[in-house]
Amino acid sequence: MTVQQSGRRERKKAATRQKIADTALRLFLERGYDEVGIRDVAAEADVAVTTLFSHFASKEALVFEQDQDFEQRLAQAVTGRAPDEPLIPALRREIHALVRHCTAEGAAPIWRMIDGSTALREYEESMRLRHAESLAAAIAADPRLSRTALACRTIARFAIDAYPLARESDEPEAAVDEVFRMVEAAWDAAA
Amino acid sequence: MTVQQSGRRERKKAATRQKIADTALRLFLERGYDEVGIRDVAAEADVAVTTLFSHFASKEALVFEQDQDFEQRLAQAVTGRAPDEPLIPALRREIHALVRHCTAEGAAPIWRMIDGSTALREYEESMRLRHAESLAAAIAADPRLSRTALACRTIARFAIDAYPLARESDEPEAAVDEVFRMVEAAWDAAA
DNA sequence: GACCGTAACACTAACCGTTAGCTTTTCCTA
DNA sequence: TAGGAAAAGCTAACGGTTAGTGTTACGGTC
Repeated sequence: MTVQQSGRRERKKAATRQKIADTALRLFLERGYDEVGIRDVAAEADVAVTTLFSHFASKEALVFEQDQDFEQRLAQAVTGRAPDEPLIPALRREIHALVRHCTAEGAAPIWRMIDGSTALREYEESMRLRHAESLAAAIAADPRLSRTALACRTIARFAIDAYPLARESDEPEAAVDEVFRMVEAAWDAAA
Repeated sequence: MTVQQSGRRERKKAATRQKIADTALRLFLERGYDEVGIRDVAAEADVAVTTLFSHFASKEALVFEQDQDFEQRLAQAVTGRAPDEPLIPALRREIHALVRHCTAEGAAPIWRMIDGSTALREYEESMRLRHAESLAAAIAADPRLSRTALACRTIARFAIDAYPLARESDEPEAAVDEVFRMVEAAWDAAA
């Protein structure tokens, strides 16, 4: 009974959040990330600076909106895979999907912007660290896999590493496969 | 032509740099990293804020003074190893030494401070990314190792990953060995 | 020994991301 | 429809960082 479906408040909140994110991305692409200030974004989105920061924890977070989606999808790839599917192929499939998503048509300008800003590159890296840690937790929680906690953390890091390595490669799809042959060998060695 | 070591100017510069670093570390440990401002450090070291920033690129850099040493030692471990020594054991030896250095007596308060600050943890992570890239370059430049450029970058990342994984482990030395069994398997798989 | 170029340092004043403190608006629910 | 809470707003600051502009002290040269 307590669950409210109509939720105008939630819709408005989501709309505000989306408007801020869209405005920010547009301005960043138009004028460059470093040339656009938080106050510019807030003014253009017609919200207060404090409102902006109640929706996004930092300026960089405006760019990596899908952050939490990625994190959940990775954990889901482990916990939600078919009962008989081994870990590594499931992870490879998910990383493949992520890489495809980021190398799709239209995403190029965004990644050019990210590569051009030290702050954004560092933020992305620390984001991946969080992803690796939640992935490690998901792997460690799987009763089918008998490995040490350290091995789980290690393989999580290795798998996440595949993502930037592939993105910076000439042939991202082939790169994922090449890196994952190494990941799989590492996982087998931890048995 | 010849490198002047005795130059009074260089000695004074080095002394200023050292005084700033020592003062900063002392204040950080006394009062906590977040509780000490750049202006505090500059005042206590008796230099101008701009002088501090001409020696250190950021507040975090004050803590990671040995940054470039680490980077050089890693590359050196590859390029300077015995002619018949394989890559992985040489890397393992160096990572062992680094881990021992960071878990030594007296280093504990510094690492407690680092673990307590998000800014410092993120800085350390981006530092490691730089280390991994220069290590990858050193590996790729070795004519004895016939691997793809991607495999070199991959194994460099994997090896660097061992360092934080070990530091956060209960038994750092054993952790290095465990992770490196996986690293070695990955490297063999890339042949 | 006087001279000049330059590296190191200093000072002011800001810029920019971020936050605290507090008020106003919106809208759920009882 | 009133009460209360979530969301948004405003002001003012804090702290890291940099630009602009001198000033000093050293090193090589004549």
